[in-house]
Amino acid sequence: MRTTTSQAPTVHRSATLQSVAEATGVHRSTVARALDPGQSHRISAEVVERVRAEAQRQGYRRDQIAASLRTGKSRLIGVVIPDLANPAFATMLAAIEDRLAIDGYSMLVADGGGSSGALPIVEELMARRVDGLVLATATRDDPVLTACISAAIPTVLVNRREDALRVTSIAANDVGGMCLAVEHLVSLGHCEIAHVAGPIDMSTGVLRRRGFEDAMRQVNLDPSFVISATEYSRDAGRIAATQLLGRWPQATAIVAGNDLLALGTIQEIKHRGLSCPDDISVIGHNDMPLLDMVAPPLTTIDAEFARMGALAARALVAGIEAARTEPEVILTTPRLILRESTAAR
Amino acid sequence: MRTTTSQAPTVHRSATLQSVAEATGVHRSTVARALDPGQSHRISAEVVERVRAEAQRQGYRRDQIAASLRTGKSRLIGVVIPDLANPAFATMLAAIEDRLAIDGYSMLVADGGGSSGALPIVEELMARRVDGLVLATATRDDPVLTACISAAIPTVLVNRREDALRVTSIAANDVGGMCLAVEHLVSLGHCEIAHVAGPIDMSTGVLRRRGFEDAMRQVNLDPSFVISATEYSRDAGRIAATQLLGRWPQATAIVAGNDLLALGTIQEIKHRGLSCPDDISVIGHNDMPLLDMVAPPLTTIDAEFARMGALAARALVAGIEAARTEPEVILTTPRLILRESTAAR
DNA sequence: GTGAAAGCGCTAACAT
DNA sequence: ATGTTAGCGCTTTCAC
Repeated sequence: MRTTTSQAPTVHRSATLQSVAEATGVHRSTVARALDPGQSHRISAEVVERVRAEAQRQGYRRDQIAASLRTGKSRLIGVVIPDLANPAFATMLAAIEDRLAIDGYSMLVADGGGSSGALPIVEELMARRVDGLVLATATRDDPVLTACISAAIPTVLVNRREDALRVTSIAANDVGGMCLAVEHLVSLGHCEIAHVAGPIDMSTGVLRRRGFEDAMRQVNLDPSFVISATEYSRDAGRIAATQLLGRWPQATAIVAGNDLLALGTIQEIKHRGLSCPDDISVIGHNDMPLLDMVAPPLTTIDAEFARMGALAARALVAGIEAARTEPEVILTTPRLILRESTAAR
Repeated sequence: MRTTTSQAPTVHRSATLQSVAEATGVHRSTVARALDPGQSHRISAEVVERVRAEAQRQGYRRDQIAASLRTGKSRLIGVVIPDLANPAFATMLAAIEDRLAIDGYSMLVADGGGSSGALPIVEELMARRVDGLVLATATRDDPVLTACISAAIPTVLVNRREDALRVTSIAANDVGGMCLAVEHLVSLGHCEIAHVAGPIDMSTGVLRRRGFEDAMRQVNLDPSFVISATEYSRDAGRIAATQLLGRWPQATAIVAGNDLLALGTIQEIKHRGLSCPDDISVIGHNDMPLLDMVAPPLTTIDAEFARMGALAARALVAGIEAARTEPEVILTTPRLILRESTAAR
């Protein structure tokens, strides 16, 4: 507490344009103009100065809610993530936030992984009049996307493709990534290569599976050793690996639909008294944090989640601020991250 | 514009109370009441039904921005996280979101780790008229907290204590956690125990350091083998460990200020051709995801980030909705998670 | 260069 | 049981 005569901002019942105007002896709209960098040049320097001083003294901050109501722009972006607790998405979220902040947007974050689906969540975001939406929920439930489109709200998809091209989507080149994985294993001498795929109701799950099958055919290998996990998690990976190893004990290499599935697969391999990579090579997808320190350090495909997040934010803001933008599919180029979970046959 | 009689929602220029009222032939306020479950009983069932049908037909959704302006409540909570990309905070964020959603609040997420400090971020959140603030930024920069208090906005601190008790804070019992760590190492026969502490400008950094020193004194061991890292990261952990091992090569055990520091420490140990835990035991703090699969699986103190997040959200909402709540310090009870990075001397 | 006035869509106190 | 009215704090068009 200061007892001096100073000008500590008085923030009691918050300051408004009106309160600043009264204290300065000018009209509210004059205050608004004086405080707006884009308009203050139309106001006499002397008034601008007095207004600024008084605004500062009162601790005035423009009420974004009132401004939004008036202008119809909230400068708010809704971001729906399939699993907030997943470190890979944390990376993406950080990148989205970073980029949005640069453009002066704030981020309303919701977890779309709940039981009731993403639709109620998106509706809540719409009620809040978000200017745009980033959907990273990979489940291919079109009602959500349809709702966004019919409400005419700018939307981009991340980590998921929308080939109908109704909205722009940012994703890793899943097919290319699986090629990389298969080629790597083939170069190591593997022939019996299996796939623990992601859930079939997710865009990434089916795309990577297809990529795996294509890549296998291209090198004249049998692409049919595939089990789909029920969700992207270590447990689901372990369960899928159990089935897979039961059915095809001859497999010498497994490419997993994502890193968590790969980790679960490795657990199951160890559990059977086998070794990764000595008995079975495993390769993941996404390059989530900490993979370089797990045992064995996981060879994986870098899906560039951070970059995807930044690209998504950029594309979305562009779509909001431009009158019209054509939807497009932006694919990031996956890279093989070579670590120690894969070995020569 | 539709000329047919059908009822596909027309979401052209979005529906308002007014538009529904006109189509129904009643007054806006009647529509408002009919649509509010808490008031619809005051309206004749017949009107309620007609209004509901028309609202549905138009795809009406209450404009939360307009409602906020009118009521002064935004049902928005600002959440400031020190490092969004950190998996431990992802866990916490998920828990906060989960709890807030139950109470009907949405979450505005910002990363407070930027160079300019958290103050501008919090000011932006205030301009958006958030109903409350969760601050997980552990840096002890009081200007932020002072701003929150003088703006009279309900605030809770997570993973950080505020002993002045101006606001409620939720944190792990850092001192207790360090006791657990030290006791565990002592029971394993270690005497030369060192500490890679967190940054000195963070509440957790100094608290855990103090906890370490207290615990060491309690068992009559020398508490002075301490190096503070410059930030919570693997790199900083590795650098601190380098110094520490240079100065006190006799150390047989290291307790780290958090898991990332522990991981960095282990890297440095390996780099020197030593083994963890055979030569040096290491223990972390927080129990972030994936620690059970790193090499060696990291023994750590579970700080219950998810629980802290849920508690914080609950306390905040209580503070918003109750007329008055006394600030308190809620401490979670840390547990030792025994894995394989610690071994008998 | 500044003022006046009209809302944005909603809620709530006050009628009837 | 329903209608009227008065704003919330801001932006913006139109005057002077």
